[in-house]
Amino acid sequence: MSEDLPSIPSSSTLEDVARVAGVSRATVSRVINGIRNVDPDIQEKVRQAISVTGYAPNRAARSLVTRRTGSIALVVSGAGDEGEEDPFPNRVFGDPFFGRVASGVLGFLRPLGMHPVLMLAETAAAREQVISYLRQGNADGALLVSSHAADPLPKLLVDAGLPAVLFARPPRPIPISYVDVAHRAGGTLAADHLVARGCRRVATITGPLDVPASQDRLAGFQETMARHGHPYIPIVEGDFSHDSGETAMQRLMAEHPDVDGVFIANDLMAQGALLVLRDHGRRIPDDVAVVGFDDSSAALACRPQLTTVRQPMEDMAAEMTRLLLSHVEEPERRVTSVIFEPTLVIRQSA
Amino acid sequence: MSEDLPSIPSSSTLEDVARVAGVSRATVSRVINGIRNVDPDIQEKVRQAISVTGYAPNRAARSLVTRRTGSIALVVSGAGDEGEEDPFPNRVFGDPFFGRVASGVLGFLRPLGMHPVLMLAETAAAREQVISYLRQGNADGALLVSSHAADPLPKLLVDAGLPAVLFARPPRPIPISYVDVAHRAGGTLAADHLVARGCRRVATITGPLDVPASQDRLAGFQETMARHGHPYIPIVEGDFSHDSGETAMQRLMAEHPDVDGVFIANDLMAQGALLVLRDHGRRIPDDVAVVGFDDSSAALACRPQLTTVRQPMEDMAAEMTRLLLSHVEEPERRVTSVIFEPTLVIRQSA
DNA sequence: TTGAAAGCGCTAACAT
DNA sequence: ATGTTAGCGCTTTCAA
Repeated sequence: MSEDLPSIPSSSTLEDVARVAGVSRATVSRVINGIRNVDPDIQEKVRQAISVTGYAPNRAARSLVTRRTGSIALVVSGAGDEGEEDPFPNRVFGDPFFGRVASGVLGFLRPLGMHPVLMLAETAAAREQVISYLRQGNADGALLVSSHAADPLPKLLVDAGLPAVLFARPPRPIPISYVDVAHRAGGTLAADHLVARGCRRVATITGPLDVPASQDRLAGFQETMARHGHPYIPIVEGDFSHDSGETAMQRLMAEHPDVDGVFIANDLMAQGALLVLRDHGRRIPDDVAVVGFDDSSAALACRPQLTTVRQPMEDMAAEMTRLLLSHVEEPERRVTSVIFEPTLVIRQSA
Repeated sequence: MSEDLPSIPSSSTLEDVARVAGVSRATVSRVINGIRNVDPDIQEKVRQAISVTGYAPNRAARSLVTRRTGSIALVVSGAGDEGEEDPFPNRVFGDPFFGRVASGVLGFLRPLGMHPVLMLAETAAAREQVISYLRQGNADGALLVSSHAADPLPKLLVDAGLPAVLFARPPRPIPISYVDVAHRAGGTLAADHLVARGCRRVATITGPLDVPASQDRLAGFQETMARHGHPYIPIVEGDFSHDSGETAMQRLMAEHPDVDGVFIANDLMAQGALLVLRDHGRRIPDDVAVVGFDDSSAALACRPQLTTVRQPMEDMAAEMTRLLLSHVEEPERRVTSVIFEPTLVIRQSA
């Protein structure tokens, strides 16, 4: 066994393989890149030579001539101003949201032997870094997950002519591909469920209202409640954080102590809100029914477990990746958006 | 302004810059790489030429000759067998633990203009992919965060002669650098605090006992409790998950309903345990004091907020990165381990 | 201090 | 169907 192992790993080149197989470099290259028109016998000889030499293609050399890196960036971005440059931007990854997106991206890329480069772009300097990183050919394109509405990065990417796909619809239309979920339909799902449960005094805690997703979830919810005969419902705005869920629910309890159903625009806020409801002696779902949004890991960490509107984030992330690769492949391809349907996951909270 | 912008981005080469500056490629290269022995006037001329041409060095070309990629892999690894290859390994990132590590790595790398490639290695196939990815020169080395004790990847990396650094001490000694926290000292911190609070019937929920970290936290805790006159304390083993925290605490309540203090080996389990204590009508910290471990985001999501043993994970991750880069720089450098001291963060739960 | 020239390992015309 | 050849853009001796 051990005599096949080259003592210096990763040293052999196409040239070596060609010599061992008794063919030219071009032929070896053809075999490796799966180009037809190669005699099966020779193919076999080449394969053997490859395994004998322990050959592994050199990425830099290939990349230099193909002008492709075969890798993409996964950029987690915000709108942070010049201000304080937190060297440890903990929250981004702390958010259970990110986990499912990353999983979807990795799941799609893995069979292709690709892996994303992880970048953060919370400051203007970091955004510049992303652009120049791509321009230097470190990656062929970018997947962008923005946490804030006013993120300037999408436009920067478009202006630089770099392939990119967003995880959510940008607040103002720009010519860039994206995937998203039908937020409005999600709001409808929540409203229908609360009404069907018999809730009569329903309220909602929204996400930051400058984010399209928040607006749409709210619009779908309001619209549907109105259709069910509840044109006016209490609204408290949150910011998608656990804490803001607590604060918002606190306010709701103070102003509308008689609510019997709440739609909360994401699971993390719902988790916080649940704690407050419990402190106020409300039984869930009997006194107050709660519906969240996302179906992130937070939904399972809630007690009782959260009934929630599920975004198929892994599928969305996979599709986002597929879109990006097709843009890389075919730069003239026109901008596309793909919208996924949410579903209601019923657990104990409503 | 706009006339400086080249219409085709990323197109200019060293050659172009040299022509514009009226010098040779070699000189431009020297300026870019900060090599001295270049006439200041020429340096200035070159710099101007660079900005005029909008030049950005081509990574593949540089990498081909330097035999360095200037990037590293961040590998999240487990011990998963061939079995079910979960295409969406949600949990890994869901764990608030990962967030702080990633932040530390990114924080260290960013000033260097580097960004990690994110890889998952839960299956044998995926581990092979990691090895060949590195061997192909896609990255110069690997940072390894293992979730399971029996992870075979560290040894694979060592055997392949690839630079790597682990986030935690491997269960069996292998010649590889790592960073870790003094788990034992952490257990001591927790014990001292519970005793100082006046707890007299103390128990602990441990992590999986095949993991060195779990063993050490327990050992430090037991040892210190013994020193305080409590040689025997109830022990329940968990697996670091939220759910297992609930289950373990449920069992503790059944078998030792009179406990007044619990040390729980990570925050996620503590979060679950807190819910159970609440269900059993225990007031925290008056009836039962709870100390967690990690100081992850879960500690802040607890109600009451968790008193916990803090690992300086960002610092550890930064150091891990620094170690890896020094191994890449100097392959003969000898294996090193760096151990960090934990601290007690006192909040409301104890 | 600067320039000329030789590759790094690979792919892709082009020729055979 | 296979081989020959010309670079891709950069760094790095070696000369001058």
